[in-house]
Amino acid sequence: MQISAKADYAVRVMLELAAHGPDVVKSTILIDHQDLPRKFVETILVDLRRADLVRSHRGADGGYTLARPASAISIGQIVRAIDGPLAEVRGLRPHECEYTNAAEHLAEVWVAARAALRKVLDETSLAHVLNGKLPVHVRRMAGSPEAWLPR
Amino acid sequence: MQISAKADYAVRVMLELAAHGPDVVKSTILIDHQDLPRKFVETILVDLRRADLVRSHRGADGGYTLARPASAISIGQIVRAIDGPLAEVRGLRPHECEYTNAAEHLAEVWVAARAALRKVLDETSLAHVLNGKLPVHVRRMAGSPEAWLPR
DNA sequence: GTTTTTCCCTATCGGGGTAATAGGGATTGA
DNA sequence: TCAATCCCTATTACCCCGATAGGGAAAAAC
Repeated sequence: MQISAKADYAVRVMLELAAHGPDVVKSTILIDHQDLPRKFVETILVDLRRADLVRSHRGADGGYTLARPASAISIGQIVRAIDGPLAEVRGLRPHECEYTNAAEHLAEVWVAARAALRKVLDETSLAHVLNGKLPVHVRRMAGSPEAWLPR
Repeated sequence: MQISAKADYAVRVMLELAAHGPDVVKSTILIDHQDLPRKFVETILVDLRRADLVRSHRGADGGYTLARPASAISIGQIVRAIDGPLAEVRGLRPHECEYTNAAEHLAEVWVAARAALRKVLDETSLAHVLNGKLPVHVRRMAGSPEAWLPR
């Protein structure tokens, strides 16, 4: 799972948007609050608008709002909008992989890995992250001390 | 999760090795059985040896064997040896990410995602895949029909 | 209706990784 | 000594990533 800088920034910008409730927030505020590279994030915001995750408002007193309530936008949706599919194997979707001989059952492993990822990223919303109350099964995953150790 | 061609090939080559039991198998056999690009895979085999996942035997009648029993080598180990860490966020390990303000709890999500991945890839061995008997929790993940649908 | 603010578009940049091949050198068993 | 096999170093083409520059377009305020 390689979360690009772009996707990481996108999630953070949207969390900041969510924190400002229903208000229209200008990009400068979002960028400063999260300390991100201005010009780069500007292009990300355009991508997020094209993916219908945020709405833009031009002119003086313009800015951005979430396209839907924070509880209806998952982290997975944002990552997918920016980075593409959550899981790929040599450029293919896990379910498209075809294997023979000794590798016959390999696709099942990739599909299981993707399903495990989805269970975390698609079931965690901006609202969950914002107020720190993650879904129980996600909390349990991150709660184990060994989950924080490198391998 | 981006599994590179290199890592995919590596797993397949090692599955093929596992299928030949304790015998020394020459690269040609592995490559032909899985229909892979010869020269490319030759470099992968060197990487696998350096990672101490296979042992090489030179000279006529040379070839490769697994460095350990197939039940003691996980898919996760192979992927890590070739592609590096299972999960990274803008080049950092999930547990190294630091966030402020609205994003304070974001690291927990990334860590949970990594833990979910580990639970599949580190607990599935070459032997599991070879004989098609995946661990129960992995089987349950891949068993759900929706796990095979794109999103 | 002009001005100001803000979003928005296109182009560009260097660096680094990915997939793959070429060509031959080193090693070992027979 | 011979032949098979592994092993090493380069090199290729290509694309993506992170980031910046510079200005154009829209809309609200006055």
